[in-house]
Amino acid sequence: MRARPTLEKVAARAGVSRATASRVVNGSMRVAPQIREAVTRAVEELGYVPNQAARSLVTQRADSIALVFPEPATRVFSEDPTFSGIIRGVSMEIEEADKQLVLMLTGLSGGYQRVERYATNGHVDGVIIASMHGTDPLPGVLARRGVPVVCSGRPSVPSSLPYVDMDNVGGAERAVRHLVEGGRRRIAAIAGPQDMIAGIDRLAGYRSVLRDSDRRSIIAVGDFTRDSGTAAMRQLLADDPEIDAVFVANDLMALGAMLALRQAGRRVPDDVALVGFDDIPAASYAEPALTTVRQPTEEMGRRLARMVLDLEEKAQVMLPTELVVRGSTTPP
Amino acid sequence: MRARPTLEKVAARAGVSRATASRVVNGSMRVAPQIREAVTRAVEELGYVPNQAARSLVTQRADSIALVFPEPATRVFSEDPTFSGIIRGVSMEIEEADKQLVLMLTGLSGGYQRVERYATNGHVDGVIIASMHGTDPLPGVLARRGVPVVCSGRPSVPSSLPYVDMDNVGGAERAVRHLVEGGRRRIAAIAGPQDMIAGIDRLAGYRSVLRDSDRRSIIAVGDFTRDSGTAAMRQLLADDPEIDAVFVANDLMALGAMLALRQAGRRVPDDVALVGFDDIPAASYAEPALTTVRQPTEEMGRRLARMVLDLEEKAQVMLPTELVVRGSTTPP
DNA sequence: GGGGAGCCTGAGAGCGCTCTCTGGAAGAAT
DNA sequence: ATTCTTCCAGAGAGCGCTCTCAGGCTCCCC
Repeated sequence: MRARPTLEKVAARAGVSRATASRVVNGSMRVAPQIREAVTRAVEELGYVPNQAARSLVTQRADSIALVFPEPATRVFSEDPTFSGIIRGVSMEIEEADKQLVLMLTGLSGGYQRVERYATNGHVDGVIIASMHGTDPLPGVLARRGVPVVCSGRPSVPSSLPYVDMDNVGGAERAVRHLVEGGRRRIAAIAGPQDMIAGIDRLAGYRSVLRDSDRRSIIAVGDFTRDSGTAAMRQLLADDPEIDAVFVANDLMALGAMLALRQAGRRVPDDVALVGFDDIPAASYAEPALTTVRQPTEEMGRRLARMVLDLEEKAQVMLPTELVVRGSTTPP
Repeated sequence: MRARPTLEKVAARAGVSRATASRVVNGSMRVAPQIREAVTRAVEELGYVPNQAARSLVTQRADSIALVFPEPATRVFSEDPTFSGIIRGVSMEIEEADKQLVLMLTGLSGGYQRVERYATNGHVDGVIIASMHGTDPLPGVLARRGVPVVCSGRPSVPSSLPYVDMDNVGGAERAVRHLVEGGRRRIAAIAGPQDMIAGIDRLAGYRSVLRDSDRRSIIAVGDFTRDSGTAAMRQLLADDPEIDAVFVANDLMALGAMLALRQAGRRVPDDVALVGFDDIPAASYAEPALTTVRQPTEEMGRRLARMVLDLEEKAQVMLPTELVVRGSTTPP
C-alpha cells in the first residue's frame, strides 16, 4: 500500500510551508489566490487526504457523532421503521456536515460502560440517544461529563436535557377522535408498556378524548409485540363484547388484534374499527389496511443530528404526527 | 467540562514514566506487578481513558471499521430484515473486538467519493460493503488502495475479493423442490431484478429444479417490491391460468402475489401454493402464513466482521439457507 | 568475584496536523 | 519620505500517545 501523502509533501510540492498548505486545505480566506491554486493542485496530484487522527489530536474534535441504541440489539432493528427512519435522518444530516456516524447498539451486558467510556474520551463530538425508556441514566451521565447529548423521546423524568419527541398524545387524540366521529360508542384501548414514554403518552391521549366525549375507557395492556396485541384483544372482547372500536398503541399489536377479531368472527371495520400507531409497512398491506398514526421519523433523525451538531439550538422539540385513514376504520 | 487526564498525569500520579504507564494501559506483560498495580490505581482514580486520536496517530490504526450501504439510503432500512440482521451481527462482533462501527449510507449523489476518501485516509481499518448489486466498483477500488474489504453478497463479476454470500441457489432449489414434492404441476416463478445477485441466483435455483423435474418454467420479473409482485402475479395468471404454484424471489413480492391471487379468486394454498424468500416478519403474519426461505443474516454480519477484523481468514463463504414451511404451501 | 544474560524502566523521538506568533512586504496615511 | 496599518506566509510549538533504544539492576554461571 503506497503511503498516504502528508501535508508536508503537499507543501513541498506546492513550494509553500506546511502552515499555508493547512490553511488552504481548511479553506481559510487569507491565502493569495495563486498560492491557493498551487496547493490545491498539489493536493489533487498527490491525492492528499487529511489524517483525521492528527487533526483530532490538535483540534480536540472528533468530527464524528455517536448514535446509541440502548435497547438490546436484538430488538432494535426489527420491523419498527422508527429506528430506520431515525438512522436515515441522522445519517443524511451527518453526511451533509461531513462528519462520521458511529453506531452503537448497546446490549444489556455492560454496553453502558462501553458507551460511556467511548463517549467521554473525546472520540465523539456528541451523542444521540435513541432511547425508548425514559428512565435511561445514560443521557444524564454523559451530559454531566460535558458531552453534548440529545435524546429521541422525552425522558419520563423531567430534565433540562434537549430532546426531540413525537406528539404521541396528539396523535392518539386524533386517532381516538376519528373513532368518535365515526360514530363508535364503545371505544377500547390496547396500551403499550407503561415504562415507555410512547406507551404512556398514547394512552394519555386516548384517555383525554374519552373523557371529553363522555365515554368510559376500557383498557388492556400489551408489550408492543403482535402476540400481546392478540391476547389483549381477546381479553377486551371477553370483558366487554359490546366493543365497537379499539385504539391500539402500535401497529404490531393492532395487527395482532385484527387476528383476534377475525378469529372471534368480528368484521373490521363493520363490527369493530381499529386504529394503530407507527404506520409500519405491514399496516398498509393488512386486510383491511390499517388506519394508523404516522410519525416523522426521518425528520426526527435530522433534528436530532442538527441539534447535536449545534446547527440548531438544543431544545425540547415536539414533532407533529399525522393520522392516516385506511380501511380498518372506514368501510370502503 | 473537566479536562480529561492524560497518560502523563497518570504516570505522574503513579510515580512512573509515561512509557511504563503506557505499557500497563496496553496490557504489556513486562511490567513489575506492584508498578502495574500502582498505575492501574492511578488510572482508576483519575478516570483515565486513552485518547484514541493520539493513539491512532502513532499506531496508524483506527480501531474502527466502516459498514457501507451503497443503496440509496431511503431503501436500505425498509422492511428488509437482511440489513438489520447484518448490522446486528457486525455490531456484536465489532463490539467484542472493542472497535467502533462507522455506518455509512451512501446515497446516489457522490456518496461514493465520500466513502472512498474516508476509507482510504486511514480512518478505518477495514470496510464491509453490504452491496446488493454485484457490479459495484467500490470494493475493487478500495481493495486496490490497500484497504481490507469484505463484501456481503457475491460480486457478479468474478473476483478474488472475499465475500460472504447466502446460498440463494440452494434455498431456491429447496423451495421449488418442496412445491414439486407437494404434487404441484405447473410451477411459475416471480423473479427479482436480474442485476442483483440474489435475483439471479434465486431464479437459477428455480430453473435448475424445474429442469430436473421435467417441468416447463414460466417466469415474470418484479423488482422486489410488493406492488411488482402483485403485477407479476396478474401477468402469470393471464399467461397461464393452470398455474398451481409460484416460487417468488422475495417475501414482499410474495405478499403482493398473494393479494393478486385473492383478488383473482384463487385460494392459497388450495388452488395455488406460494413460496417466498427472506422470511420477513410479515411473512409469518400473513393469512395464510407464508412458506419462505430464511437466511442467517446475523451470522452473515458476524462472519463479515470477523473477516475484516482478521479474526478469521478472508475467504469466499457461502452460508446455508433454510426452508420454513408454513400455510401457504400446506393446507392446515 | 567477575562477566554475561535477562529483564525492567525511562528518555526521547516522532506520528501529522493546527494555530499562534513573528516577520516582512505592500499599501495607506501623515 | 516616513511611519503606521494591513495582510499574508513561515517558523515552531505542541496535541497525547507509542515504541525504540539505552541504561541500570538483578541474577546466574563459571
